[in-house]
Amino acid sequence: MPVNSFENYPMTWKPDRRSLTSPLYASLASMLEYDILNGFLAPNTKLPPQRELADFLDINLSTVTRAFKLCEAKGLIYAITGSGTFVAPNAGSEIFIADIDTSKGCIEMGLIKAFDALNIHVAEVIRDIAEKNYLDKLLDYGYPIGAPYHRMAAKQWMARFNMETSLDNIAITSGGQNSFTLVLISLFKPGDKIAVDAYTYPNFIELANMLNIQLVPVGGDAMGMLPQQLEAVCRATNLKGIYLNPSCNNPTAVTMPMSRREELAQVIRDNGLILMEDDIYSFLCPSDYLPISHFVPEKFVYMHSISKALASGLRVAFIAYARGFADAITRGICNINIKTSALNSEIAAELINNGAAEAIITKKLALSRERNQIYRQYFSIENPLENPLSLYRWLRLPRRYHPKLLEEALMKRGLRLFHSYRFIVKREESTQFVRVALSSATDVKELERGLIILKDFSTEK
Amino acid sequence: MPVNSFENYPMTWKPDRRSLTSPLYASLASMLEYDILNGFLAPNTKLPPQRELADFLDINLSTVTRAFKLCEAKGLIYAITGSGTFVAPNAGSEIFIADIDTSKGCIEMGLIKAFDALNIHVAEVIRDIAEKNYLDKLLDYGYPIGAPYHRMAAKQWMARFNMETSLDNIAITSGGQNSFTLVLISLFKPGDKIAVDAYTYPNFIELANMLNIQLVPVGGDAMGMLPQQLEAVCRATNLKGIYLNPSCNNPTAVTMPMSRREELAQVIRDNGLILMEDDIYSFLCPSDYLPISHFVPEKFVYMHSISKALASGLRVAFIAYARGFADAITRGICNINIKTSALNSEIAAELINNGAAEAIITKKLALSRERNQIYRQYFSIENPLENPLSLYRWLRLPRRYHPKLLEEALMKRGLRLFHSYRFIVKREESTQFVRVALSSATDVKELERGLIILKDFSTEK
DNA sequence: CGATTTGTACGTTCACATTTT
DNA sequence: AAAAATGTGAACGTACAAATC
Repeated sequence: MPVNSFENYPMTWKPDRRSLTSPLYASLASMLEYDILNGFLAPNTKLPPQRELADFLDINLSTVTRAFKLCEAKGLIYAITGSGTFVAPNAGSEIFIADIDTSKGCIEMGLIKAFDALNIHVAEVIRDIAEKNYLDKLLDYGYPIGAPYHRMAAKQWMARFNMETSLDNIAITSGGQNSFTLVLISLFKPGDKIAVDAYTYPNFIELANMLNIQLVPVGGDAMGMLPQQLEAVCRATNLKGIYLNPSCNNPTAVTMPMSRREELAQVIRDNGLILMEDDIYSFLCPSDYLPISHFVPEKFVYMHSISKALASGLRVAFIAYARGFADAITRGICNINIKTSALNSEIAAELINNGAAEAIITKKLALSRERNQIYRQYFSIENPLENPLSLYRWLRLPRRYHPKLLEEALMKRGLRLFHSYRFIVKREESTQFVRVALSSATDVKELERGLIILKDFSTEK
Repeated sequence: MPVNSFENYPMTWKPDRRSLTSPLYASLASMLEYDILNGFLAPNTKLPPQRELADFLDINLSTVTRAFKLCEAKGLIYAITGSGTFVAPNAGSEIFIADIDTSKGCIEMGLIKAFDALNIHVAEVIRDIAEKNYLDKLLDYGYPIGAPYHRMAAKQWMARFNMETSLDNIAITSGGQNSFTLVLISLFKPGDKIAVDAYTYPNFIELANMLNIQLVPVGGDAMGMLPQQLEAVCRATNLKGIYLNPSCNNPTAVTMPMSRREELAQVIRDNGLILMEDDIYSFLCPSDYLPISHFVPEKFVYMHSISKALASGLRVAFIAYARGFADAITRGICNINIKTSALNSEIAAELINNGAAEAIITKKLALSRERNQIYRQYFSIENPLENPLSLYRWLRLPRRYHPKLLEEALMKRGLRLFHSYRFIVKREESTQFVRVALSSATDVKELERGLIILKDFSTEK
């Protein structure tokens, strides 16, 4: 029997003790899940302390802990020792970003389309390849990690962005997201913890959730993640890896300076973390910057998607990795995908080899420069370390909104944008932002129309 | 202190109690892992009962259980209540099947290549498509689950194999293995249990292992999996799903008759299992057979790869699924892959629409018939329910061999073949087999040379 | 068929680390 | 700086269920 009666206590969650069935922990977890998913417990609500709940329900503390762990694994809640347990900021809402046709007739400033008009150059290369007499040879099961010739092109392309590795430590994957899946499945297991920026790419967050891999947010400053904070998190929890996106952080658009890269690398090495470096925006980075992987030669995976730089629809990415990961990654590729289509790899290789790739990124940089100039006519960029050529901007909102209602309100005005709640890893946010894609609007006029709508919206009231 | 001294007991595994460090369960698990991976504990060895070990080490029973669970999750051991705990038959060996270049100069009868010479027809279609003026439109982020036009072709193609669904419940994936990954991640979570045939496709076994999804083998007879045994397993353990491969089981080559399909479907429905039906070999099946999914309309995922029927290197598969799974699968596609390249989908759709697909499978059936005739000149097919057009045969070995040494011995004679140990899900095998791929040899002569080597090998001594 | 062996699942206890006050 | 609040993780004890004899 409980020692006290709690009927008058102000508990934020009072599960009905009579609906508890055996097993207790599972039934408690599903009650909590139900109440979160049905809105009885709002995001960021602080739940009663585990001991209090245990006492209230007249069950053991560990049983509550166990129930909470179940919900935490699903991303519904998060707990901080000493502070308490909270409902996750985006509990129950799908935060992933994809081109599902909800944006019909809208100006697209949510999803980042990297100047799709330039796909005509890729189409030309496809036509060239279609004429080759070895075409049918591209259609078999050979070379799971990619044909040597294709990996050679990958090597050359990554070297252009200062990532140098041997051919044996390079593989071709089916796009950036597929690289994440591959690495998370091959090098991590359910329950492992990975450090990430407090704001992180939503599809990475959701993927980790699906795989029961725990993300631990680490705070940052104008230069990106803070090494001291990473160090502190390492001491506190048993981290296995870290995910970083230094060339042009998604969503904050920060380009991490070299000094910060080296400091972080030091912490990563000291703590034996596996570095997952996402360098999809390397083409926006100054040409003398070195990837962080360069400083973590024993335990890095460098993921270089060509979706933004060259062509999204090809679904091809390159990865380079430390020697010690080669077997695990090869095995992962075979078990997840068997392989990436050699036809697509061939197109990517040809783009690189015949110079079209270089021409495409030159054009993209010019287009992005132009669109950023337009953006600055309406909004200012506060942090000088933000990438001036970024395909999107991270705009601080002047006041607080209900995240989903904000997105809906903008959609009603013909604009698709994503609110910062989608990018949050656990924790409550103090300031709110929207990510403003500049490269998705079909032309400059449309971009400008979108920016005007956004400006009007954010200044009114 | 332990009650007795165990120094003279005949225990198959006597871990050094002094090397136990805290946490006990983790240190015990890693000792066990070490001893298995380094060969001190041979496959199929029966480990001491958990209680005995606990007593011997003077620790709690549950601590041993926990250590064992860790190793079981890695696929190193398996436990049967009442019988004991055993080292897994393929503990520590990679069993996956992929075209890694170990087979140089060998006759390929291991990997199943489905008559790659016919890829010339696919190459033709690629040339046609390269001429289309909408080519660049195939290269963007749109339609994560596949463009309606491509899904329409998928629908039509699956309907040809008696799988009828609405367009909303069809998606395009990046090949058969990718479909497995997608479904396992989207509809299952680590720790879930899935029933499979006692012999199952190794890449499915390894993928499940990587995702910490537990496979539970179910026995069968000449017709395939036995409904009574499935029923028994359902009563014993809390199954979430079942994986079946009924058109031409890999590796047993059995085509499951309609009666058995309906009986199994009944058990699947009664127990609320999610059915994963792998119909990659539908083109080898009599045209009036219905997929099992037909009888499990509420909880099926029907996975139809075109790698074997049409072209392996395209990396395209279709999946059809129950209405209730649509959201989870869409979300999974976005988080695992973003999408499958529309270029590849377009090629697949065009193959189907212009009749080339039909022509290709007609040719493949003729080729397979011819090669099966040759096979029967050397070996007999014991079970009349084995598919007469199968691309591979399941050949019982006259005596027992060391599995890996057998594969090596055959390789030395210029033949790559896979021994049945790769296909075993837990449990020890009584009889041994090899899977003999008929469709991979470059021509009939080569096939015949391979069969002669195999015949000589299996009759000698 | 009943007793024994063996693995499984759940809830409990307790020492500890971090955060907050 | 000490005390209190709060979550974490390991190990334990017990009831139970399946397989074997």
